[in-house]
Amino acid sequence: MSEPIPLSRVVEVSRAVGATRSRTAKTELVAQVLRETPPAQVRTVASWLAGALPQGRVGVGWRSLADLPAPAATPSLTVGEVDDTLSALAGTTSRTTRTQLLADLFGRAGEDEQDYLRRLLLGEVRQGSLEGVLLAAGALAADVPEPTLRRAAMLAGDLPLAVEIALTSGEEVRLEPGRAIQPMLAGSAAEIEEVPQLVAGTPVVLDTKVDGIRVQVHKDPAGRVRVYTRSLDDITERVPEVVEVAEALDATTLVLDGEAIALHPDGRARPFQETGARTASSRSVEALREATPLTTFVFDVLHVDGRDLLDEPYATRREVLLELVPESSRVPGLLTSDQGEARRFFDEAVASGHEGVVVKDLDAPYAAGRRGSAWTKVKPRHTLDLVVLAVEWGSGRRRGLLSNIHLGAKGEDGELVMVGKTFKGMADETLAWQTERFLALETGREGHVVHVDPVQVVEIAVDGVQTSRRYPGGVALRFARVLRYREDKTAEQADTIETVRALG
DNA sequence: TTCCGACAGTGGGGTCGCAAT
DNA sequence: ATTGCGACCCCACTATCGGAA
Repeated sequence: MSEPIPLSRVVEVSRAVGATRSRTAKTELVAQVLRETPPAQVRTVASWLAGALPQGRVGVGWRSLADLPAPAATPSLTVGEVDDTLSALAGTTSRTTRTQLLADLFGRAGEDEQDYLRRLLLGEVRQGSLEGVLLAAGALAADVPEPTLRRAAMLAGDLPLAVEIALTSGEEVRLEPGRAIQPMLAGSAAEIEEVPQLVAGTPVVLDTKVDGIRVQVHKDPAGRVRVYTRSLDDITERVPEVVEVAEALDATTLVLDGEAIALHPDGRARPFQETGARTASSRSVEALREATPLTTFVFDVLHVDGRDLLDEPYATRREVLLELVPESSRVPGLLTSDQGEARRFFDEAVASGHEGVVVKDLDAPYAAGRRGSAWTKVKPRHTLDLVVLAVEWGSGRRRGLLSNIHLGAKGEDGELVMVGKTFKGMADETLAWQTERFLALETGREGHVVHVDPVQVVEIAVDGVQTSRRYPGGVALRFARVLRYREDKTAEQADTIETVRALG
């Protein structure tokens, strides 16, 4: 039997990892712990080092951590004990039980350990190391090439598990219909005309970017269909329409990638909120289905009838897709090398209420979990001139800087109506400038919010707006980010709430 | 020597289920 | 019946490191 690992060892490593900025040094520190960890604990330790819990979220947020016992003078927790408590937390829905479990756990933790556990439970380890470093460290510790471990992680749908396998049995991880894999992601471009393949005149496929939720659909050898989200949650019971599409296909085993969305009867896209409400609910699905039916748009085939297609070029996977899936369940797409045709397809997709397009390289394999250039999303961008109403103090690397700005549009009677916040798009220089600027405009404080004289105009980019119960104008910005501060405009020249609403 | 891909961090909007009140 | 928390759906952008070019 190997010695149990004390929690303090993990805390110490986390501190050391956070103390250096060198990625190489972080990797070596993590690799060393992985090497010294007994096989039974590798998955847990690996998961923690990537800032996550092997159990997933366990029902503990900031509020549950507000009132905790004083730290223990002599800490005694082991990794195994903490892991058991996390499993117990995940296994109960009672808040009373949760509070008791947390009190017992934190009461046995030292001060540094309490701090670490708090950050781990909140998913905010902030040690400059998550899955990227764990991947490199796992490869180093197990002496396997990084691409090999990356692939195992994608096929297992779980990097810490892949690290455990690499360090123990070393067996090859394979695609198994029924087990979710990490989905392929897309990079982005501002305009169709900036996508490299289209600039070069290379043939590509443009797929309509549907504003729904990502679905990975499996049919296992027993004929059982399972549906997973982008984060690999099983939502099979919530989306019977998707299950039926898979069941109707002429294949014994399957892995499909696609999107599920609620459409209007005429085929136009419903707002994302409606698809979200429909797919978030597991109760009275039949009634929801009646009111808000889902349409399945398949756009890739990763496996069919025992044949893995992940390493095939997209051109080949697409041939299989066209053969296997009826047009009514395929995402509308266009194969072209012509910029003009691509632009027209993009414009039509947007006119149909969709988000935009995803441009796909015909030569690329399915590289799960990577935001390479093989897939590039393009969406229209709207801009608004809004007034800054207040600013919030930042955290982490933004501590001591005014960060998140509250945004207002001009109301009917000249008052300002808050429509959202943003912290995005600010370079360090901008953060420094706005901190000074808004402190000079300060009119009062409430907690971490600094209210300001509403005179500063800022140009904001958004994907669109959505209905809101939170904000007084009934609308909220979607994906707002700062483009630039406008020194040339006064608050009277800002956009109106009507202009904002018109983006919906 | 410069460039660029991958990553980590910093947070935004909404919706639902559920325990506690 | 309400309320507030927590999980999870959608997500953009900048700074930084270190290998590629």
